Amino acid sequence: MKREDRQKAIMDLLVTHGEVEVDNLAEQFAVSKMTIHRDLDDLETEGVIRKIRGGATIESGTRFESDFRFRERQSQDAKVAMAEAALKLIDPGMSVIINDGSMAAFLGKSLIKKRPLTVITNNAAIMDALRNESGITLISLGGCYSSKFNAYFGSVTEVGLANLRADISFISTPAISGLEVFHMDDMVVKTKRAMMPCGTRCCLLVNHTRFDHTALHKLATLDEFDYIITDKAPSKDALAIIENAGLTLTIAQKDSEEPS
Amino acid sequence: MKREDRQKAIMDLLVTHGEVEVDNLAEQFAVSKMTIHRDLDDLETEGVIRKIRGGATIESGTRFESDFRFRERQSQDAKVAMAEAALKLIDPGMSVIINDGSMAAFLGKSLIKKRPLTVITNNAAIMDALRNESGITLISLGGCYSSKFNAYFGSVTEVGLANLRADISFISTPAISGLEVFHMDDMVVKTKRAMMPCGTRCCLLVNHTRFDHTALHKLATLDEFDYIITDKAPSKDALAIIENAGLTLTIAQKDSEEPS
DNA sequence: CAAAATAACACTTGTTATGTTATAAATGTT
DNA sequence: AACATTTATAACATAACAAGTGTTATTTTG
Repeated sequence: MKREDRQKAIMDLLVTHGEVEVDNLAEQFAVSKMTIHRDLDDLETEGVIRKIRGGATIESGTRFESDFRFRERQSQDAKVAMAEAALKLIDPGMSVIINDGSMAAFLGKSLIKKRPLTVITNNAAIMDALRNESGITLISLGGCYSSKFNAYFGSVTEVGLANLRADISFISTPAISGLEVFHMDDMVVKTKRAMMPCGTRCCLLVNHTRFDHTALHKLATLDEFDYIITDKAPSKDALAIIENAGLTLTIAQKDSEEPS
Repeated sequence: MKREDRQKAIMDLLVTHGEVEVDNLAEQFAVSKMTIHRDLDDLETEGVIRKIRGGATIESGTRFESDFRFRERQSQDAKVAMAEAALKLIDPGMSVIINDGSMAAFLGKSLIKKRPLTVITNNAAIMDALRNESGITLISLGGCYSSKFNAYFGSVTEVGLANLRADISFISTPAISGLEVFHMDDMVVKTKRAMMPCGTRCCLLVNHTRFDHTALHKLATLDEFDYIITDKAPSKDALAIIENAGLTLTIAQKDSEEPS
């Protein structure tokens, strides 16, 4: 087991247990305490944990949980599964709009499997990934760069969209409540809204943990989307509301779990 | 001498001589032929050279010369000097438009010296460099990515510019003849033209080797620019024409050569 | 056939990861 | 407060790994 794997495993333990002990970890991974200390130092420098005497904790409920570096480490599986499901909506030759966010970035990188494609995005991570891929026509939407979201927003982005049409738009969101979709940032909402009508079809991507949450700004209602992809079933209530409205939720399964 | 340095040196030789021999290089750098082969393989994979039996060439006159990766490696000194001169036109707090090209990219990276700034560009190298700089408001113009120019172009770029105004625009060019400025690509011309009126002032950047050349598309006439910066004096004829037209050419000197 | 290119292996070198020991800091106990 | 005990840090040494290079054998090219 390599360093990186071990640190990831430590994070998993922290996410589930909230706290770990140095001695414990050293024994469990069969390495010296010093090595564990160094691992914890690394993770602390990354800003995802906090060292305490004898071990480390995740500052649950506060800053860390909402930190993108924390979220980054979570739900890799979910992203794989959701990207898998999203790719089924795409055929070579199509044009695809993708918005900001780490889920969208992951999907963006997966798009090379379906080339040739035209990819329209304001997501800097996608631009970096696809810029030098042959068979991908990359159209950047431009705009004012936001390091918080690692994407471009604003009027430039919106007027750029005004004259573009694609076969499908992928929109991701951090909060769904009932039939409404939310986002904490108004600027981001505007861009996402502008993207929606530019796709002939429109697909929402949402992690199952984001159901039953709201945020400051309403982005859309679920019936505006042709597809809604998530990684696991949400709460019964949430599910019932969606089904009562006659909408279908696509629960993405990992390939291995999927019935052939 | 490390691998990277040696490869760079090989590129320098190629740029000046157009061709190199394996045996020759092996002797010159005191390494085995195999090592030279590996260096050439690397450079070929990068796409900047072409291996031929016994050595390698730069595909002069065709794709490679117009490839940004090739130009990248040329005339570092000239770029430093011209960027120096261009920076004198900029004060903190201003907004600056910069176009595509390796000269522009170099200037873009230098802009952090004048922060806070707003930087508007379609140049991917500048976006990469300034994205995570504090004190720089980065506005990407978006557009369709061109790997040849490592920048974004097209209608998205142009409509993005339509509503933007900046204190100064920097336009670079590969060809000047008489009082006319040229570029080989129509798409690029359109974007550069769109940028020019968006700056209250407009500055042309041109390497002295580019005088007395034309290209397929006319971009502008020199009197449309408020400043023209180059690195060395062009031919007498070229200089005379410019001075007769009442225009001033700024010859950028390296700091060390400059009178205090 | 001769020259050159490639592939496979071995050797060297440099980097990264880890463990050990020694020292310092923090905590707990009397 | 003084001491003992635990935990953390620092410094060095070693081990594991990766990168770079050279040698030789084999294949390809002219």
